[in-house]
Amino acid sequence: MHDRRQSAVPDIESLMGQFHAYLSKKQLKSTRQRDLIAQKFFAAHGHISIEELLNLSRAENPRIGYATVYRTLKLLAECGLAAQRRFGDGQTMYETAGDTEHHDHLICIECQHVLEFQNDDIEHEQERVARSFGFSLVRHRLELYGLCPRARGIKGGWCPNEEQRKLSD
Amino acid sequence: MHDRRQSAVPDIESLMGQFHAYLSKKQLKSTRQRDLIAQKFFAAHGHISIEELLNLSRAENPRIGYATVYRTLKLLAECGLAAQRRFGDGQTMYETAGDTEHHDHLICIECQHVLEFQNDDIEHEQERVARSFGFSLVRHRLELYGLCPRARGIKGGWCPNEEQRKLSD
DNA sequence: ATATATGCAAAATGTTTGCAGACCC
DNA sequence: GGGTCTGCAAACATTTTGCATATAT
Repeated sequence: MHDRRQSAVPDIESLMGQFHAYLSKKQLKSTRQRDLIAQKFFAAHGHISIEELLNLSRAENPRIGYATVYRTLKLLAECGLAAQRRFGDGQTMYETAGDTEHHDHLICIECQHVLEFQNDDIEHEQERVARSFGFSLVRHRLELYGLCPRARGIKGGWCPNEEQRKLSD
Repeated sequence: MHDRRQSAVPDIESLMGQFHAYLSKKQLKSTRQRDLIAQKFFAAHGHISIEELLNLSRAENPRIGYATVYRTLKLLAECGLAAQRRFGDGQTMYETAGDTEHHDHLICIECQHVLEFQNDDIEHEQERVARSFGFSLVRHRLELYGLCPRARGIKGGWCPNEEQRKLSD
């Protein structure tokens, strides 16, 4: 198994580059707003809701509107840099996608934070299941919900919530 | 691996019983509308959207309103007999839940239909992943998206869409 | 009898769209 | 300069709520 906790931090410059490449290929324009929103999105490591993204963006440019965030996120999704996700029952979330390898999610139902992991055994088994039904597998989604060490009451237990903040900021 | 295609058909009587038990425990009332909606929901084997459920119910009682369907489904969710799910980007779906064993989903991205399966290897591996992060696993969600044999262009290929109709009706 | 449920319509959410003016190439 | 973008507000879609009437216990 492969723990991606430490690796992450995908190169924002490179992601912005991909975004700009897509825009110019489609003869669309780079604007202050799009850049700002994309930056904030990538900097959030891609687990973010429209509203959070709007607020982060407005911190730097208060005149940003909802529509622009929606439209920019749609562009990011079109070029494979963002993917819409709907965890649990909450709001629609977006995450970075398409960059490198696939990952699944491990979510603490107490502190709400999301960890990524990758496990080849599971991936292989998924292939086998699909094949056994005659399907060809295109993509999948796996989310594990549970309690992190701290939430389980382990003294000094590690909590992804805090851990992620340390890594992100 | 365990193919649940044939098994399913959870006993509708028993599910209705559980529902009624919950209602009376909570001093809520059994009504024609609630019973009708619950019946239709259980009979659909629990993969259904609000709108479909409304239409099925209206076929028998045209005066059923949206609100009643929403409210009934909320009750069913409260007592663990229904669970809200949001596959892909489509509509919010509801499914039966809490009855017996857990299952995952295999979804054809062409014909849109949903197959259930259960695979112990994957379940065990999920446990291991969670434990390796210090988590205790509470629940999970696994969805495989792919192409069914027919969608893949295999002549005479089996299509879950048709298959499920055969089994359900 | 009375507390709860229904059905309607209005309200609240979340997301998309149309348009006049602003901006990028 | 001309086509694209933005921000606003209005339009939509979906889900929830308030209320007068109907119904179950």
